[in-house]
Amino acid sequence: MVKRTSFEGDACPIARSLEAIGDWWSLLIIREALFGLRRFGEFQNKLGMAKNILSARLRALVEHGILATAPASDGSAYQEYVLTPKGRGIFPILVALRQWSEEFDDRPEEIATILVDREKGRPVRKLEMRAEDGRLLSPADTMLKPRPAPRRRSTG
Amino acid sequence: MVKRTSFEGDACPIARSLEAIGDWWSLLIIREALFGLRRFGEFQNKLGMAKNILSARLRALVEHGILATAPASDGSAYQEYVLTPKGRGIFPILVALRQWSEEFDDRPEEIATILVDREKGRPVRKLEMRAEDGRLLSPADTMLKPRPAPRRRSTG
DNA sequence: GCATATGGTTTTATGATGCAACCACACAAG
DNA sequence: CTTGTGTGGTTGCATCATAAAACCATATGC
Repeated sequence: MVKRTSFEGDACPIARSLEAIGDWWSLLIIREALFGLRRFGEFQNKLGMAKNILSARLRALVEHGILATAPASDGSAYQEYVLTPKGRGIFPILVALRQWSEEFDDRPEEIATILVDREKGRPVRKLEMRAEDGRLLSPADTMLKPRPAPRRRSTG
Repeated sequence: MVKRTSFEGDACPIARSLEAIGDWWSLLIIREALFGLRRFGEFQNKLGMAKNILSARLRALVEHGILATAPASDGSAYQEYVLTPKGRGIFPILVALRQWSEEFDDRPEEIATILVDREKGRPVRKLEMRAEDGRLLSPADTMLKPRPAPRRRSTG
């Protein structure tokens, strides 16, 4: 976490996302936010983390456009932290992390909750990766390609 | 990263996975490993990280069962670090991170690569979450349920 | 005005990080 | 068998983020 090495300018999208949410608390804050938590105290209470760290994380998440501060909601003059669309877009990452734990954790019996389809109450499937035409893809069916040049002629 | 707060015993699977791969370098190491890197020097070279940190991360990943040390491969008496099935299971997490960057990054033009279907060379679809019966699920279509008690009678 | 709850910031100790230097071993040459 | 080089690390040490607790500010109730 010494942030000496910033991945801000890195060309790898994974590094770039880690730059924003690659620390321990951020994802947990987002998890709680997805569950509806909004207030500083709610986060602090639920996560049991130091308030200064929470404060710093919230600020960073706001700077990264993952959370936004809303002026109020219940009348009190305090702030609220609500997820932006970018923040809600983190949901699949959390699902992937969850499923990885569920599948590979050494003590799966300690995991308290399962993610289920609300309608049927049955566990959701593993995340699936599909091609444009719908074929199911395994990691080996994929590869990385250089990104096509951004469509502006003035560059070269 | 100060690991004061360990999530080792936490009941949340997200926290549990962060415990194993929730630091900056681990996921990047795994990314490279998925690309075929195996040797200490290869990782060090590619990622440009301090060797002691790399050493510590590799050791931690081995302890977590994500990497395994293989005695040799090209004849030299040195070690190699290869992904276990648990390690390869991290692929969807990386894909989720990548897609999040691709969709929401403020400067997407800086992202150098895209993940494509090897057969057609076309970008893969966004990861999909589906119910057991195949229905496509949005976050709102899901919920958390307490895990059913582990099937052993002797407990209570 | 005084107490209390909420929402933070400041202070301070700790310890992980990152860099560089050092060490150990393998392998090759002389 | 000694020297040299490359690989694969470990060992200091300075620095900076973290975490815990104390402190501060504003709002609300009495």
